[in-house]
Amino acid sequence: MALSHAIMTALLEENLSGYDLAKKFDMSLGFFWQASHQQIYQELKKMLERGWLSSDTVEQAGKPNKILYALTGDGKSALDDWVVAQTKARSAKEDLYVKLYNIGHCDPEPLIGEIADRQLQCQRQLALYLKIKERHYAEPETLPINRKGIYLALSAGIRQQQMHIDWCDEALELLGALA
Amino acid sequence: MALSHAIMTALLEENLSGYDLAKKFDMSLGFFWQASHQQIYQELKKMLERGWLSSDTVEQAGKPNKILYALTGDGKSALDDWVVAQTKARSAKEDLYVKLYNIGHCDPEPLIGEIADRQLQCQRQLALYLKIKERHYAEPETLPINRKGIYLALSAGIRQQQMHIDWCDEALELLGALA
DNA sequence: TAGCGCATGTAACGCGTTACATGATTAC
DNA sequence: GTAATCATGTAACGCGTTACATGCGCTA
Repeated sequence: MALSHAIMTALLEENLSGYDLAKKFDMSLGFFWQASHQQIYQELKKMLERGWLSSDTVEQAGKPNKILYALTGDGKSALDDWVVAQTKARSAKEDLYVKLYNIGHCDPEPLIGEIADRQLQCQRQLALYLKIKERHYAEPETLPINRKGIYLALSAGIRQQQMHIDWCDEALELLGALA
Repeated sequence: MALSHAIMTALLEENLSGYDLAKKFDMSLGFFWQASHQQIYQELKKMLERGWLSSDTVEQAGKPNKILYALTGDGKSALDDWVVAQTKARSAKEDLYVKLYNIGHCDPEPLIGEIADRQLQCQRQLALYLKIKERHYAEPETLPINRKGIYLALSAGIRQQQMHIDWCDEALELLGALA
């Protein structure tokens, strides 16, 4: 598992509150790992108990107090251990592929519609990724090592979306949606 | 969720035991949806209670008895409803991408090794998929509709592996593993 | 005054993994 | 004898989602 590790990764560069983390998991990091605020708050509680994080309440004028979390030495070691350990890839669990096995046994139209929708979503996401790439990662070879890592995650996202868009084309054509 | 739906999909064509299902989830269907035998047995229990399946104990000579499960009318309706309903795509949750964000903060070598391993695994899986494609799905346009669906799932698998292999190439090159 | 952004949580439930558990037959 | 295959399960725990819950300040 890795939500705790994703949180620690986010805390490497700056201390953040649960709320900040939730926002971060809605973008950037969240492109590759989603988490709701509920899950984040619960995980933070556990991580405090384990001693991976320390917390510090900050009073704010005109806003609710916030609790800033920071990575401890124990947390950093746990994170390093995890990065270095091999983790096995888990299978995708894509509903859509299972649904395809059913296409001969029920009305194919809604499924075709779902594929078309997916393609649109992917195109939107791809456009976003490409914009980020252009602005911040135009020349990957010249980046420092840590930003190379982030670039590679982004590149994987781009390839993923691109691949899925192409597959949707093939599917829609084969299923006669373009006829 | 969809394990129950994946099970019903497998039962569309033939009645199977928990053991048979577990084997099926190790190949074909399992390329896109993995499940352990423990999970399958528990799910079967729930599905019987819900009335989506019926069961029938079969005595066998020289082997343990087996319990064959069959899809009921209620089960088929539930399956149809699910296929037709839009389900939202969930994000990938790939550890590797999160690890990449850490690459500037710890020893990159093990991570590079993991990427190389992943690439090998993908190549093996791709070879398997291509063999299946060649043998059973060489001419997708001529297939009946239900086999077109299965072909498309396979095609997605092929594209996925291919994409990941290409990405690993890029990653290994950028991280200087080929130098 | 209605809604959004900031900020934090609890509770219940279901999915998924790991470990534990049994017992017969067949092939080496 | 020892391992693999066939065949079925239980128990405990952890991850993830959904629903529920509160309360302040700012803006339209």
